[in-house]
Amino acid sequence: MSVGVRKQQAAQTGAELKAAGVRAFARLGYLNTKIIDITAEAGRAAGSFYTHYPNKEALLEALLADVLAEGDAGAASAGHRDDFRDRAAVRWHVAQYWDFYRHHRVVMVALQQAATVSEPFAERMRQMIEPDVHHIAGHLAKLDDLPGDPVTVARMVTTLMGTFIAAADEDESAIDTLTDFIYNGIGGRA
Amino acid sequence: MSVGVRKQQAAQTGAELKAAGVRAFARLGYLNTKIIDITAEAGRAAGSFYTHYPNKEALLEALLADVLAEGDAGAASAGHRDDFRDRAAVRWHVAQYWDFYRHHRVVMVALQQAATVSEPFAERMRQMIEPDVHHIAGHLAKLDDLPGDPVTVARMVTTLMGTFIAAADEDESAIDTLTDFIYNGIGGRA
DNA sequence: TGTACATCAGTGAACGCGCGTTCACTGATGTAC
DNA sequence: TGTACATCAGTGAACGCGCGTTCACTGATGTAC
Repeated sequence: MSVGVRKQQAAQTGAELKAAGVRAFARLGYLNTKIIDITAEAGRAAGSFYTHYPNKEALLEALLADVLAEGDAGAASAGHRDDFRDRAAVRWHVAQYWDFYRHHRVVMVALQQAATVSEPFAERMRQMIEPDVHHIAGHLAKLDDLPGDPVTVARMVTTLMGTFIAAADEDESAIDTLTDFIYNGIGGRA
Repeated sequence: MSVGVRKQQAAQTGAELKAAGVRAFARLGYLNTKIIDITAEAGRAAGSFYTHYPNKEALLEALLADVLAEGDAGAASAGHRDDFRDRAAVRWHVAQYWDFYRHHRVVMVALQQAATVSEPFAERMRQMIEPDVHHIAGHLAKLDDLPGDPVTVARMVTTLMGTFIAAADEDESAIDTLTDFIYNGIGGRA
């Protein structure tokens, strides 16, 4: 076994297909992307795809696994304040979301598209968002002047962050606008 | 010409196909709905569809036209207050949105799905939302303590209303939670 | 009011395109001795 | 170190399914005289 050149190259092709998938999704949208779009983008033959993934959904799953793995790595990052009466604590959470969505934008949008068409992916998406909702709800529960039930408000906050960030362009000043809006919205400025 | 029974029946079948389309979209989602799903729902043969619409997109356009026609009818409805320092004015706008989305939920969601896959529909959707954004921005511009540029904040408000209402269930108490969140968010509680 | 012909909504089987997926083949890597 | 055989990633043409769309046909409505 001479270092396993074969396995190595196969793994690399698999990774190249993932990268090509991301580029194709970015260009055409997940739902409009055909298998040949991905293989062409990777400079490979159509049939090659199936050596690595049984179908397009599996490629998206693989990309999602990468995203989550990376997310876990940075999860315990410093700076986490949990008193939402402190604007800085709110801003920190908004910025986290912002960075995550910016970084994984294409895969997140692809997941959203897959979810509109496939119940399993819709379920997958809910499972990804739910922990965040409850994390935020936990912080909110400590506030006095909340406009409603903590979980409902948390859902509003994550919804707002998710869709607004997806639609916004690179302009980072939106982080502060979002922060202020949310900070006021949850009654921080009492 | 004996009252034009033929034209009348044709028009009715066209309308029945629209209604069947809405039911099919609600059940399967717009993107997953096939032409036969619609004709079967209407109790008609597959080929019949093409007597009335050239394709599924045209049916959605027709449904959209109905929605907009109805919307224009109720547009000048009473109760419109435009001073957003007044919570009631904000609540009125939220309730308007709520009613509109509730009433046309299926078509709105279908449009959203169509937009993820087709640039023309994406453009159509932007055109539908843009007047609302500027309407809201106009009200916001009169406030002092806005968290950012009026149009940006207006976009946040409409985004939040649109996606949150689409996801929420029938529970109307969400109107007040949304209202409070937005009212605080835009700095109303100064 | 009646007859003969024209038009048209609706039918459902058939057609054909697009694309996902398979498969026989190739050439390179791995293994056995 | 060399030879013979096995395995496997990758190729690209071919296959076949699903579904949108067409079309010859039917029966009912409309028109002309």
